[in-house]
Amino acid sequence: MSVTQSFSGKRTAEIVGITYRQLDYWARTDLIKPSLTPATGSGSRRLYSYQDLLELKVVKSLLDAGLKLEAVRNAFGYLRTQLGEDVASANLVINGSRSVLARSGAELVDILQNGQGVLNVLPLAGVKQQVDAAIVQLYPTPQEAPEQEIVIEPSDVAPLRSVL
Amino acid sequence: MSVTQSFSGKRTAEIVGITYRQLDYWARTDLIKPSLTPATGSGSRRLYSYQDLLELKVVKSLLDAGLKLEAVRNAFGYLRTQLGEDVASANLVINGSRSVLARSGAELVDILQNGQGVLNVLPLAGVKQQVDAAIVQLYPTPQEAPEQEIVIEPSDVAPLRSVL
DNA sequence: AACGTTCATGACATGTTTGTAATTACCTAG
DNA sequence: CTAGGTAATTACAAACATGTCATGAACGTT
Repeated sequence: MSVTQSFSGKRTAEIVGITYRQLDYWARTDLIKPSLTPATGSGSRRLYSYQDLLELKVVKSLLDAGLKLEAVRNAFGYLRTQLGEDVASANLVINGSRSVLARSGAELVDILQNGQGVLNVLPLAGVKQQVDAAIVQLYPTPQEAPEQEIVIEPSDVAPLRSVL
Repeated sequence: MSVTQSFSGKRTAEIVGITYRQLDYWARTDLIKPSLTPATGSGSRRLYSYQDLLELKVVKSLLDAGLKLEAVRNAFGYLRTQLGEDVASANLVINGSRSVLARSGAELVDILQNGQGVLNVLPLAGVKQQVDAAIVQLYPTPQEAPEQEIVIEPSDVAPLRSVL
């Protein structure tokens, strides 16, 4: 019944491409906590969901782009309030402290022209793609395959389930 | 003959909207040094050009957007290698460590779709606009007016001279 | 030429994010 | 049930960007 794949802290870090220390720090400071199993004291183990991986990868991407962790925090706080939408191949657009999802290029250009200052744009499609690729490469079909959803749709617009 | 307006360190900081400490730090660490008169020891005075103001404002904008100073440094290093173009109402696009200038919305969308990860977009038109506004507001026509180029073209696409 | 103001500089303090290393708890195998 | 390995915790260190403060040099004015 548990369709959800679970990932340990270490694996999560490897898949997402961050250090364990970062994963740990982010969990402690409430940026992204493991949604399956939180840490319960020394020696306990965190368990991350596939969803978590995607979010973490978004964070990682933003960091790579030179964003300050604080800015990422703001973006996520704001973004979490509008989850649940259909985010197919949407683009995450961060305008200072606000975040929006732009679905088409047109919408994006529109946002750009009306917005003041800098806009940070992240195509979400690529995020899923990268996470999936990392999973199969690092952990090729664990021990369960016929039921899981670890399959990757190469380049086409794979719809991210419940957002993000 | 000197058509170029000059700005002291303090004024520069005020106009651009940064602290003097930042201006100082950036100058010392070679991010943006005063192109008119560099510091020559204690008691000397830095003199910034209008060009400098624009660049500084770009930095400020990027910082406000949550970019790390290091990322800004990269962007500028790369950007400086392609100055001298016609940058009318272009958009500065930072793709990780690379920077490009997108002239139209179409070009922008194109860059977006081909680029991996996050893109940081900054419409340059707004930058000039803001700097000019700050100048007139803080220092309404110093004591020389008939010759200087402190005039502002309100909202239209004012072409930034030699880029940026 | 003296003086007060301005400004570059240097020393120091701070917060944030991460690395490293040591410690401790959990889990599975024997 | 015990041993070992793995992973989470904790404590410490370090880098970066900036604020604060004190110092002294240069500028402009009288």
